[in-house]
Amino acid sequence: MLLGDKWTLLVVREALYGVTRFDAMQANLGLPRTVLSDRLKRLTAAGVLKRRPYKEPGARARHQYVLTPMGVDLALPLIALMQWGEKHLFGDTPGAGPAAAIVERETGAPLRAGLAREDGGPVALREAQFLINKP
Amino acid sequence: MLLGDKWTLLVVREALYGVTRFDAMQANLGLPRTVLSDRLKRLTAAGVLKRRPYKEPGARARHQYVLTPMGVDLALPLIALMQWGEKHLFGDTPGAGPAAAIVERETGAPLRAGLAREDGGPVALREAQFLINKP
DNA sequence: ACAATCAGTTTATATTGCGGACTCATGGCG
DNA sequence: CGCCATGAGTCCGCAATATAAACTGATTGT
Repeated sequence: MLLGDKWTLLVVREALYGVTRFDAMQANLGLPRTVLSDRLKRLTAAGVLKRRPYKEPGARARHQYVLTPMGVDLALPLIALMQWGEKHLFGDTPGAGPAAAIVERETGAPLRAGLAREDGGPVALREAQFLINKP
Repeated sequence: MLLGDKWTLLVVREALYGVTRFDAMQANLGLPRTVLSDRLKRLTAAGVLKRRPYKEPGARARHQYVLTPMGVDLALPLIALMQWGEKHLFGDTPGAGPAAAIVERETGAPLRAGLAREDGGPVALREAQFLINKP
């Protein structure tokens, strides 16, 4: 169960925000270092993150965790979850408005997660239906 | 942290599939009854589920757990997650194809989660950007 | 040479998850 | 009427995870 715990998705979110270093993630999320270490290992093993050494000039060699294409694709579920929380919880941590807005890069237009047909036509959630496969 | 554990989202998924009774959920998910009991309590307290008595004719009174509008809105993040898993994991539990397809109710056309501008125009994930609010 | 920074690991304790047995009310059946 | 089955939980003891805090170890600017 890859994503089934408190921290894993938050770690991915940090990576999406552009945070790539161990200590920065630990400081932002406030999670135990043991747990962060473990989650990064799992995510790397699963192919969501890639561990890369890099060296800024005039600093010692580090390594950073960057999202693979698979990891980048997690942005969509995450955005959907964040927008759900924005709409419905908004009392989660008091004083906190939305943590981040999603916009189109070129135009700055706000974006929302939703359903669409394959031709791109938008479809409301009420029009959708699950077809369950029972083997 | 409402959704941060292994089972909560799966319970919501069961509810979306139309499973509303305690024992059915327990049988489908195979989770300990203590944990299911706890998760249902939390979800009910949070307003995602509503606990309702009902009586089928010729059976004794039961109660069922039905999604509130807030809970129904969780379908979107869930669909996004399921489609992510379909695309990228597909070796999770071997022998298991996609658990469910999402289709438009009227036409049966397959649907996908994605991003859209407010006018409904679809936008690729690559064109999206986070705007982070730092207070 | 020294203190600082980063990226972890170690250790000890607290919390949570787990499977299995138990309870308790209700309804069907002989 | 007495008895078994079912649904919906609760109780219990053990195993697995999470947590906080301290420790290691490499590197590096001063």
